Amino acid sequence: MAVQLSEGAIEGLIKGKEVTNPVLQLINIRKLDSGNGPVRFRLMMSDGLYTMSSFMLATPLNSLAEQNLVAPNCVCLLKKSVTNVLKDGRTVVIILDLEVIKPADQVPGKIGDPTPYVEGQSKPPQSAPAPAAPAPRLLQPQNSGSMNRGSARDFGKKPMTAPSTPGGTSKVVPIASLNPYQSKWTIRARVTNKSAIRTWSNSRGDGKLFSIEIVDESGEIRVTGFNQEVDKFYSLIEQGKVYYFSKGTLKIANKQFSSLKNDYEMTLNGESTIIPCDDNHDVPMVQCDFVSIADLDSREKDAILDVIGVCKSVEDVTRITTKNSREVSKRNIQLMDMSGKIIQVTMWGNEAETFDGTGQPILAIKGARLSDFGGRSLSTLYSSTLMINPDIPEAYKLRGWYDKEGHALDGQSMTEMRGGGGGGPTNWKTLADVKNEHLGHGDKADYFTCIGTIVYMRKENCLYQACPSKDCNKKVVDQQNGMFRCEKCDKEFPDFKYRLMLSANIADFGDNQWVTCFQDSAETILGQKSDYIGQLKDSNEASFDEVFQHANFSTFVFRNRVKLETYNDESRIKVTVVEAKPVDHKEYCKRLIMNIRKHAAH
DNA sequence: CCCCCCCC
Repeated sequence: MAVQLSEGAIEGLIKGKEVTNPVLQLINIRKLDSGNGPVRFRLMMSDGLYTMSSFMLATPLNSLAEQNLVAPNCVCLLKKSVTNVLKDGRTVVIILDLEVIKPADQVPGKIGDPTPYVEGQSKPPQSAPAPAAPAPRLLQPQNSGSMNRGSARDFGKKPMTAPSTPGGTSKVVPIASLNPYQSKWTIRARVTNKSAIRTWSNSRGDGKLFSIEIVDESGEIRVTGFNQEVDKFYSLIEQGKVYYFSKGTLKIANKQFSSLKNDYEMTLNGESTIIPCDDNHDVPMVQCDFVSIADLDSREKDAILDVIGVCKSVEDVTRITTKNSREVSKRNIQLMDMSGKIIQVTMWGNEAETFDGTGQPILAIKGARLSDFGGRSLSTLYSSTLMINPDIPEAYKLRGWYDKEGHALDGQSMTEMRGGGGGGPTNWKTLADVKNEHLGHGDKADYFTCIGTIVYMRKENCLYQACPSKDCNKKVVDQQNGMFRCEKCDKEFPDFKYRLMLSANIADFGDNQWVTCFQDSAETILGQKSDYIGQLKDSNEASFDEVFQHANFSTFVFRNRVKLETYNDESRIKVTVVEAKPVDHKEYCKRLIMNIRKHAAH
């Protein structure tokens, strides 16, 4: 089946013309370096006439690229994009929604015969010089983008109307369409949470700030105001009310501190305006993405998430003294939901003191922090929103269930109040999980444990000559005179010790991964000591090979460290084995059975 | 530009 590319579409996009649903072929895709935030991709696309490499895949579509759904050769329908001319004159097209209409594996070869289009030019080669086109405004929001894999956006099925705004400068756009590459916009949103004013003082300076969370039918975003903006806006903003927000600085959100479903957050700046909006009945109140209490044991520790449950029991308020010798009130409650599971929730300060659990109310919490205390427990944060008997369908459903049958259940607590056991739980992952969950992409390394089978080992360079002195494993330099020099010890030795640094490919049922094994784990895998392996290498190559043949296809439990490493613009995941140990089959089977039960329960 | 969020 032939697919027709939209010839001339790229020229149109560059000139800022409105191009209706162009069909383009992906030529290549490159991952851009990222900090904490979502990974961005730069795409080279072809319309059959030109190729242009300044296409950026914006979040949340980047997850599709991570899953290789957007792969070289595939043909895409560009459903929503924004063209921007950067300060340096380059044109960037930000892709906000696309659909793969022909997967890469169904495309026999190149469809078009594209002429290279040089990045950095803001116009096609043939056209006469013209001033850089202004970026077009966003088109109408698409609430039903087929590739939007973000959380369900159930609020408001109808497209948002675009009334003229108080300032009259720009169209009202949905929160979900905000991005750092567009500066002229207005959103209409309800304030669902408003913080107190906080001050800070550190090496970089001091100041004050506040933050709010705002929501519209397309999504939500956190907004922070500093210093002058605190004076300008803080008293104006009331929790629960709707405002027009115009202009602000968008930056990548640090997910560590927020449960909001937006990859960006906003900082108010000198250009920002916030104007009350009275006609606000169609703007949703809050947006929650409730996690079933039973599922909390499969979530990462420290995750910030939303829960809803019946307040089954309430403990008394206590006063505790923190490590910094501050005194604070604390109250534990037990929440149960329709999974029949119970979790302990700790609330603090004023919330703890004023909480009234009589009548076993429904409590919804947006943005609670998951702790591993007692297995699993929750704690509220300053930024958490607590809602008692909220006017939402989930609450009515829970109320009905609890009054009818739930009240008779004892329930099963996720929070074990005895002992605990140190060391923390093992972070079991499949190799596919490691990739899909972007382990190692954060600031610090991630650790995970997996079952893996050695499928390949690089014999070459698996041994190195190391300094013979105790605790110094530095590589020595062969002086070619029978002596070996260690730079670290600044000494020459008549001998060296062999140490292992083994590069191996391990596989589980779903994926494989290159890993690096140092001395101890490599010895475990090879089943021999490094000095013996070194001896074989020097004297008996057949036996040396045999060690590897024997070790190949053996299976171990690997504890690993994973971190994204960047070498000149090229980022890749590096996995280092911290420990390799034999499989405890009894324990392994127990865990498999547990997993089967967990999945069967859904 | 903050990012503190407590205790067992």
